[in-house]
Amino acid sequence: MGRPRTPLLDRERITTTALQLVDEQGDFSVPQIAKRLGTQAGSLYHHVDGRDGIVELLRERVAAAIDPATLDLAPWDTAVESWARSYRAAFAAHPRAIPLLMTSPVRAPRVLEQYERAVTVLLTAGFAPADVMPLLIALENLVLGSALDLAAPETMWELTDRTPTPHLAQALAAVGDGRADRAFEVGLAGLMNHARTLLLH
Amino acid sequence: MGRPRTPLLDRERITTTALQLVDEQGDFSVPQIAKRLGTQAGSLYHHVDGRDGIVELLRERVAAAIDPATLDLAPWDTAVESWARSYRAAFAAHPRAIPLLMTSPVRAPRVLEQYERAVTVLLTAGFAPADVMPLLIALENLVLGSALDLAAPETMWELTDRTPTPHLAQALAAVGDGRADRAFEVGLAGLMNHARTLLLH
DNA sequence: ACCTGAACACCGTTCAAGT
DNA sequence: ACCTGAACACCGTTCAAGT
Repeated sequence: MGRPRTPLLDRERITTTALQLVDEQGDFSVPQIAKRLGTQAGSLYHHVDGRDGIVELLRERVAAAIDPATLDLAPWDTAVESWARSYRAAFAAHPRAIPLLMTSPVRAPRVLEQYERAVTVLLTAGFAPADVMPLLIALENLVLGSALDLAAPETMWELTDRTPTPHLAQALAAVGDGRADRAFEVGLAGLMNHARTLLLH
Repeated sequence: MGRPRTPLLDRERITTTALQLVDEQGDFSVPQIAKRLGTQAGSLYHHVDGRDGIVELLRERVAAAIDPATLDLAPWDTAVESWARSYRAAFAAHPRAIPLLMTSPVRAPRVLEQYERAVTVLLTAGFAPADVMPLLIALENLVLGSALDLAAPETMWELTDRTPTPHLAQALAAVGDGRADRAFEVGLAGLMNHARTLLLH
């Protein structure tokens, strides 16, 4: 009881454990983290801003794998494309975290910084301010959607015999692993082409 | 106590109440529904397949507003585009339900039927079976992502003074209300181009 | 400062008992 | 068949008490 000589918990270990649980179960709970770290649930609140705070730590941890140097590349479309690929790779490593992160507002400073830089790249390239966010949001949707699809295609559709859906079943069966990658690449190319068109008014 | 002469509950009223709660709070719970309908939480389980079953009822209710006639239009890209717009309008009417629906597999028969028809349209248009699901999933992500953004823009980015993001703030301010619409149009245009490219091999 | 242990108000779900 | 009321194993969060 009382305060231990050396702290049992820290944000680093809480984040790691939470991510572990998410990778395994698709979700986490505060008591589950506490149990794995050999402490009480209440103890977590000395280190972390509640459950939402842990979600933000997860966002930072996952997004940390995005290569920031991609946004320094030239020209702008190379930068954005490279960034999108790095972004996708980072989230594809933890696909089960994506639903968790998509449903809460981005607060994590390091992630906001990434977006700030991406916006800057697009503004510098000459995009109208009003065109920037639509592009980035569309890109984000493509990235997260395909990262999710990459690792968990079968969990999105639950076909039953009660509802005959032969074509849907066929289409689902026909999708292979490499197809998701190719769909992403071509989809990205389409979006980039559209972006280049916008730049010419 | 015991069985009432006329049932207190039915799936219709449970769904309506759940959707009401979601529109108000962004979420629902079984006890909350029970309370509004003047019954016990356990009673719901006589009508509904648990919480997940209620989520599926919500999916059916919201998706019922999608105009099925859009998929009869020609050519195929007009059909798909119209369907996407109708799809988006349906979910934009209940944006707070979207996070709930995005994180659970589609089981609802009437919704599966819609996808079956969409798949059929694409197969008939000449798409390779392996190309169909990536397209539809990308479309779904675009639709749901932008429908969510449409009504809850401020909940996706929480800018603080602690993290200076002047360009991000500028870009956000520049789009204004039309931002979600433009993100949708940009993404849809890119996706349809992508699709037309696929059709030419 | 940091942890325990207990508490609080909530969950989702099950089930005997009643009519 | 359909509801009640109680139970169970869980949540997230707070907080006095200890060191």
